[in-house]
Amino acid sequence: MLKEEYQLDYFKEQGMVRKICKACGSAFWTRDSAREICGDAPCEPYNFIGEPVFKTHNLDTMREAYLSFFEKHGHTRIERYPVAARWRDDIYLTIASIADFQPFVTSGIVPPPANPLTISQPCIRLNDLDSVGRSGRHLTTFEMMAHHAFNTPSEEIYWKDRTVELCDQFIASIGGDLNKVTFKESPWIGGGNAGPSVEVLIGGLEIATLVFMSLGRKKTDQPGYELKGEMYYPMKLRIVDTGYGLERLVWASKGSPTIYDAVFPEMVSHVMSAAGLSHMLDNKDYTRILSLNAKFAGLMDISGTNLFQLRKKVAAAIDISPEKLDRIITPMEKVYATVDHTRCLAYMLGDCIVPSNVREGYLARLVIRRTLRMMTDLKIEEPLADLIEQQTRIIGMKKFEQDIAVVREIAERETEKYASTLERGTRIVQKIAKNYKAKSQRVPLTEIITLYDSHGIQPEMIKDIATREGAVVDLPDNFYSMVADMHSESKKEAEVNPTAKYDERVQGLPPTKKLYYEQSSDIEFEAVVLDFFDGYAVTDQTLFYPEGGGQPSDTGTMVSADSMVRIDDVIKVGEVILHHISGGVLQRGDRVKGMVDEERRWSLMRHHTATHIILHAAKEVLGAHIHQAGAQKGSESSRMDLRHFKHITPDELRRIETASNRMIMANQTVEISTEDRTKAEQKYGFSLYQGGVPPGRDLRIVKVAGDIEACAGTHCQSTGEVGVIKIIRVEHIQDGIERIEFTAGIAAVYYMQHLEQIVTSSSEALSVQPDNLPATVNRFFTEWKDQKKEIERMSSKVVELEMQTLVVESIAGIPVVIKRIDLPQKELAQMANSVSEKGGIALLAGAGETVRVVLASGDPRVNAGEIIGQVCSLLGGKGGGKPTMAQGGGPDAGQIDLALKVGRERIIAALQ
RNA sequence: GGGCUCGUAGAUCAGGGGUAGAUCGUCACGUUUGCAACGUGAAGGCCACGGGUUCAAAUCCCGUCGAGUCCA
Repeated sequence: MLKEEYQLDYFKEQGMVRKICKACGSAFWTRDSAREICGDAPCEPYNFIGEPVFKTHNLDTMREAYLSFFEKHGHTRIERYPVAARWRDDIYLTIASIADFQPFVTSGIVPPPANPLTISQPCIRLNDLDSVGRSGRHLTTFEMMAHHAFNTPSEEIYWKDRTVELCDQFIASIGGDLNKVTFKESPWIGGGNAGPSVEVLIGGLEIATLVFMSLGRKKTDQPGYELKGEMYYPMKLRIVDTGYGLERLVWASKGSPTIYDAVFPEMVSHVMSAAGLSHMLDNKDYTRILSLNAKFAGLMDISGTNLFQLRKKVAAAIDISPEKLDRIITPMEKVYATVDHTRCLAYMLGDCIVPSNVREGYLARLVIRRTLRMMTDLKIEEPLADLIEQQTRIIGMKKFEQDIAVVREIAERETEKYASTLERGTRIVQKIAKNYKAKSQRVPLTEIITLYDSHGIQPEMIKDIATREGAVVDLPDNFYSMVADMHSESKKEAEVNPTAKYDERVQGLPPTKKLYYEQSSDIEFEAVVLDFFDGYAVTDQTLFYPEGGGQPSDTGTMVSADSMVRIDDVIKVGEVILHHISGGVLQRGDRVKGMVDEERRWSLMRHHTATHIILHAAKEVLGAHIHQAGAQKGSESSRMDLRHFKHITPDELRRIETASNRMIMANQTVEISTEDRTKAEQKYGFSLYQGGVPPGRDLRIVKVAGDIEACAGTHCQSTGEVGVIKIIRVEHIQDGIERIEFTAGIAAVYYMQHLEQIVTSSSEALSVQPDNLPATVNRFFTEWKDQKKEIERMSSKVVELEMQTLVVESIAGIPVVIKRIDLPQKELAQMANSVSEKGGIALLAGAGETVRVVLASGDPRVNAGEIIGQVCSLLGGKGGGKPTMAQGGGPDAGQIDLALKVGRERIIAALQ
């Protein structure tokens, strides 16, 4: 990035100078003319530890100090967003304050909720999971405090100078010495945007980053810059994107050995005593070790094998062995990580993430299991649910949507689930270890990868268990990256937007007037064709609903003066609606009359309104945490996926169905209004966004029987118009996601008639009343099983009787039976076996639809498997088996005598 | 969204083309005042479901359903 970008008037007015760091070569600005290094790690150590650089604050006072400072300076305070980024489909968790405003605000489509604004946004980042607890500074969850200004060509709020000035003033307001502050030039690139940026450093710690987002990948008429091999161009919208680490500011204000001691002291001491480590709290030696550890860790990347290097350095500094240090410090690190992780879980579960094995639910489970493992290592008996509840109380119960009782239940269920996974895993590992031990082989790496990948057993645990079983396991250091490599092979390319090719064409067209909103019960309209291309007609207005929000498009016809065409698909590109036509052409300027297929439209509307009703009913029955995870409306039936942490029982399903139909019968008006996005979010919360996040300054708010959603679909005018809702089934799509399939309106009536048909025809087949069907089917099944047993008993009787009539001849002193007995193969095998068990040989053949042959041999000289082949080939078939027992058959019943004769010869030959 | 593993007796699992098994639990009988323990025996299986390959499928192949797990 250009050097000129950082030549701020503010720096110069303040008498600051630009210097080049002696250690790393980066440029930075400082008031201290004697300073030679940039102030960032690893150039400068954490010298704020033991020497706080701000007045003492805790999380709450520091947050308040920040937000009120910016409020005083013209910013509007915005409530935090959930940690689950439900308004985005590209990330699962909120990773930065600016993420709240992506993509619509940052791309200029939607104005910001306020401008300028300030917010303290809890963020979750799991990419440094391994370092949490170890480095003294890493957290999974942190609050990014920010002030954002969105500058447009028509409205300039403020830019670089003011941003840096505000930063300076804020630091001063919490007691920071501005002479110790440095601003390091650090160009920023991320998520398709770029811009100049400065890191704000004090005491060796980066406390804030001030990013001036001004470049984007989209080509504009201004000259571009090449950054890391990609071209970036100046954007119309220039965004002040700042990020102040709340926890870091608190840490720097306390100067404690680790960030954990600074930001959640109550939980640290609580978890320490739960782990029986309370004696370490006030021990000066431990404090010293931890301070040193954090200082050294601040200077290096401690991921992977570097951990040992860290241990060596700290050990050398306090003159003990690295192993001893490891014994002292490892439990402490686990305590810190447990505290951090439980706070992370309080946010995740409190913001209604349901643990599962997909998407953000998987991330929640990952953190839960990591925490449980550490708690086991620390021998903490207190349930995970208790720790999460305490964290929730510390943060503030009211800050979360999810009921604490549900959070607890989820934590308890997950704890149980993990315990049974471990148990199952242990058994599998023991079995495998025994196998390899018996073969005196090492357990191969492929087995370990399978165990981890398919059964979720940690490699360290595999090694432990296998070693106890006496097997040898080699575990490579780069195990996880090997697994990752295996997965990366099967990556697919992102799909391209299919309507992108029409973007340019529709740019010159006015937005289509959406009659389907104003007159949703009308089916006829008149319009003028504005454009016609590629099979698509664009009109000035339309009643045809385009596909969107899980609702398929309308179909119908359009008639012009000299043509009648079928509308088979309708799509929306931006604000322009494209009708795909077949069976003719339209011309620009044609006056057309459009007709929507009435039954289909009504069916879709009923299903759509029904979706909202069922969602609301499900919330009533299952709890406030119910969120829609996806939906697909159809004209026959529809489905809706719900996030829920356990199976929906048949009883719950019936209750949802009943409640839904009661809402229909209440016949409430469906209220639809357009409301300001920000106000609507504040009024109704983010549960507005059930089916994705619509763009635009305003939201179309649909209220159906107490359910309030931002929704662009067509709806009935009152709940009564839905008619009836019949739930077809509930499916368990994925752990944490239940799919409800249902039908509404006339389709529901058809469906119920269909069910009745099934019952009627079944009861007719059994000649019973429908009411008696379950009992009768049950009785038949039981009788069928009993009769099967009876047949078995009788056939063993038959075998017994036949055995008595068997003529046993003696060939070379061996009892041999060769006979045709027309019984099924199973009985023949039983008989033959009882002969061979006594050391004899039996060759039995029986004719049914085909000929079945069994040869059992109790004498090693006679190989049943070999002889049977020849016998069966005479019958026109094949056969085979083991040397002691062989079976086969063939179609040619006329050859049985010959086959038995040849078999006899072969047996005699073998015995002599 | 993609990948992998697994569905066999009430439970936990062996078997992996050729007679469906083990352990625990259950029941009966025996020893015992009773319990526990032990001994003897028995009951208990649509080998998840539906197709296919084969002389023959619990076993191999395809699909469906269910469970588990890793990754984005």
